[in-house]
Amino acid sequence: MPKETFFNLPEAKRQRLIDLALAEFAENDYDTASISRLVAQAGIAKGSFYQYFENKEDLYTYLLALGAEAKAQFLGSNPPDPAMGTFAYIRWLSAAGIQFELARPQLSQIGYRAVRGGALPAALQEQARTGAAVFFRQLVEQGQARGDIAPEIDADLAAFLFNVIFTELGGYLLNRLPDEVGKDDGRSLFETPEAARLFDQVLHILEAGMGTT
Amino acid sequence: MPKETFFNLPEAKRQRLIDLALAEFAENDYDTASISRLVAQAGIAKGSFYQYFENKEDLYTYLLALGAEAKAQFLGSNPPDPAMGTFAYIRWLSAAGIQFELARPQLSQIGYRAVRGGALPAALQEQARTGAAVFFRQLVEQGQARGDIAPEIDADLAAFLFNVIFTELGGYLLNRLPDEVGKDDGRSLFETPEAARLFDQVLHILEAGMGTT
Amino acid sequence: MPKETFFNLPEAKRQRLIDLALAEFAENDYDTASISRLVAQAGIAKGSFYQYFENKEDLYTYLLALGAEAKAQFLGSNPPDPAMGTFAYIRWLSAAGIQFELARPQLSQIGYRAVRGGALPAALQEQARTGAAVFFRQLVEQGQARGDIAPEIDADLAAFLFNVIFTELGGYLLNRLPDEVGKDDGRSLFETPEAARLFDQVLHILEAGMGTT
Amino acid sequence: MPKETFFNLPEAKRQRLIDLALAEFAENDYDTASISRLVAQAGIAKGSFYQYFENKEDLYTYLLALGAEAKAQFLGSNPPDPAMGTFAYIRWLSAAGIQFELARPQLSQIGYRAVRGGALPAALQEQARTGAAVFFRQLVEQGQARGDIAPEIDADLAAFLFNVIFTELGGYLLNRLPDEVGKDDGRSLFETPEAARLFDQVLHILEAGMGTT
DNA sequence: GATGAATGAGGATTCATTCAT
DNA sequence: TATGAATGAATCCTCATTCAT
Repeated sequence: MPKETFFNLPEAKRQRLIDLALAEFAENDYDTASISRLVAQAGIAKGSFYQYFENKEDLYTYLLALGAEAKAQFLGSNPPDPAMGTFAYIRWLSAAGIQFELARPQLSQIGYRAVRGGALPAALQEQARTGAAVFFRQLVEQGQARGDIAPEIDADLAAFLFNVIFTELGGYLLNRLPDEVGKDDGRSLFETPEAARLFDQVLHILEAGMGTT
Repeated sequence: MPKETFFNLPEAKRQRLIDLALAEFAENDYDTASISRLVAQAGIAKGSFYQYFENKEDLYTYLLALGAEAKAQFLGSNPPDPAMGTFAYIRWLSAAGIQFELARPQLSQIGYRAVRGGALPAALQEQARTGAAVFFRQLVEQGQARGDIAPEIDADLAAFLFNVIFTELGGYLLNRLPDEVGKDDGRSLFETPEAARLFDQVLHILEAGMGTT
Repeated sequence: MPKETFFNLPEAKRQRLIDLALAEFAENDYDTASISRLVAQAGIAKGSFYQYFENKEDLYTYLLALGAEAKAQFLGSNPPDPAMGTFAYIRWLSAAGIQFELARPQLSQIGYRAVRGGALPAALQEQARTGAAVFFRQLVEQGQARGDIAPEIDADLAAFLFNVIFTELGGYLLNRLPDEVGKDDGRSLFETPEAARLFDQVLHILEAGMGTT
Repeated sequence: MPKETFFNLPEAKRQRLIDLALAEFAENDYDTASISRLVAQAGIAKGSFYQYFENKEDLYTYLLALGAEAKAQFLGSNPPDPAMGTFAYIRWLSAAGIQFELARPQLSQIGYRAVRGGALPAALQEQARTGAAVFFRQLVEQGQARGDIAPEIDADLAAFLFNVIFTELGGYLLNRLPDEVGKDDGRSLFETPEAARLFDQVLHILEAGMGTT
């Protein structure tokens, strides 16, 4: 956790620091990201950094937490109709996730790195990985309770599939359809028929494969 | 490519060096892996390393090539009945891939890093990534030609799904069933009913989702 | 340019560092000069050096600039009668240059290396070389305009001769008359009749060879 | 001196080695020239080098000696009319020297470096420098004995002037008139009127400055 | 006579972290 | 609270030279 001194900082300075740190850790993995570069860009003293944060890892975990929080807020601010079916919900969730990725690419990238795991403080990786897994696990179990997902499907396995597919799908679509995404407006991705078609196809495959009908 | 001097080394020493290098690059990503650490462990002089290899990248690409070759040999030594259907083939292929991962975990880990990859010599990453993608793409197209995969499925998208699932599935199973895998004998994984069950379930999901029936 | 940290150093320490660096680069050419040796002699940490200077080249260019500035100041502090003829001016200029060489042998030596130069950061060499050439060229053209130098003399060629002769003359005299130079007082060289005689002879040769009478 | 083993080498191999060494030491100064690079290019074993030569310095001094011998032979093979005057002789000599520089640029470059002196084994530099100085000294004294050079001229100083001018003049002309020199045929330089004009002007300046008339 | 593997000190540079001011 | 100088281990890599085969 950042020290008190960090939160006592003037809002503007604190935000600026966060933005620069996000940029640094989004472009480099944990080892390659450099505190030296960061403070140089921020124009603050080396020592000041260590008055805000315990160390490099402290900053990193803070950024991860920020990302998780931002994503939760992003998803929570525009919640779907609670009555929708499991696959419709997953569709909404994934679309929202991808839009988050487009809206806050740095936060996404850092979270992605944490999961995919280059070199980083062992403990963190485990933690980052489990969050999403647990969530999808619950989702699948609810789906089975509702009768949307066949009961003989192994819930943990299905959660793994959802997790891995939707973790990578955003990047895949971005890569395949680079021209259909306006840099400034992440929303546009799903307004293109091609992206929507591909995305829906994945859902249909999973639904046909796991569903009860 | 390693220099001649490397291949002129006594078999035992050369193998020892390879093993230590595999360990180093399996545990660390490219940037974090340390030549200094390697030579210290190997008990050779720093300069000696540079008589065997051009530089760090040279060693790294060599290890990657070793991995590719070992995997090709592994798969080629036990080829399936060529008449089998697409999903049966994918099943065989993935099972073999996972067994390779269990038999040669370090080689697999290095290859995995190259694809998922944190910081590494740029050019290499692209190369590592495309190989599997192209392969799966062809597989899907053949499957559609044979009538195993529904023609309306987007071939590239399906290839993406296969690729991402089977890249991660080995690690997932290993994680979930650690006790069922004897370190010395990778073959054991698929001889446990639990692993086979999970693996088949994934296949059935995909087949039901993409198939023509 | 050295970093701010360098200029914030206590005067004594900064000067000590400069002196040691001058010694290192005066005795060795760019490639051979060693930052490691420098910091060892200075008794500072390796890392500290890189908090003062960007890199080796940064230090080197700084020393060159110091030399240029010192020489300019040296010449400017005792300017000649502006009405004097071209050869008299050259005499004054060269004498002053040689005295500078005697007063600040390390600075001179570094500048000399930059012009004569073995291996050094390429860009710098060109730059160092042209400065003097341009200056002498102007001098010759002015001399021709004043009627001091015969108009049929090729100006560029004459500039080359002045340049090469006066670049080397100081070293020659120093070598030939080592005992007449007190280390502490560069001024002494031209107060010895022998040095003055030799120096004037060179001037007379050039004047008789290029002059208009 | 190279060891016997070197002279026992098959002519072709020995010559090849010399050529590559010349290239290495012509392009790099003493410190930067690399024995490692040399043996790699030559395709011989590192150890073999040390059976031919005592060490790096041994090779270097040998190359210098080769250069001196080659130049002597070059000059001696086409001697001028012994009755010509001192300045005519110097003209011939310098022209021949420049032509040698064009014909054997590597040998010249190595000799030039030795005189101009980047970092190289102290003892050698002195030696390289004195050779030419002594020669020009004798030339000047003979010139004075013949009445070609004014007796009041300091012989050693005049020798210095000749030496420094003609050491640098070749490079200057080459630089100024790059298009007039065919790479394959050094002779062409003095067949261009412009080069001859400049060269003669230098001579006339020196003759007018030092002569007896 | 030839080989070429082994050596290890040395090169420049970057880094996260500490601590006195 | 903020500073920023100091640290020194760590990085990859090159070098001339030796010596057992």
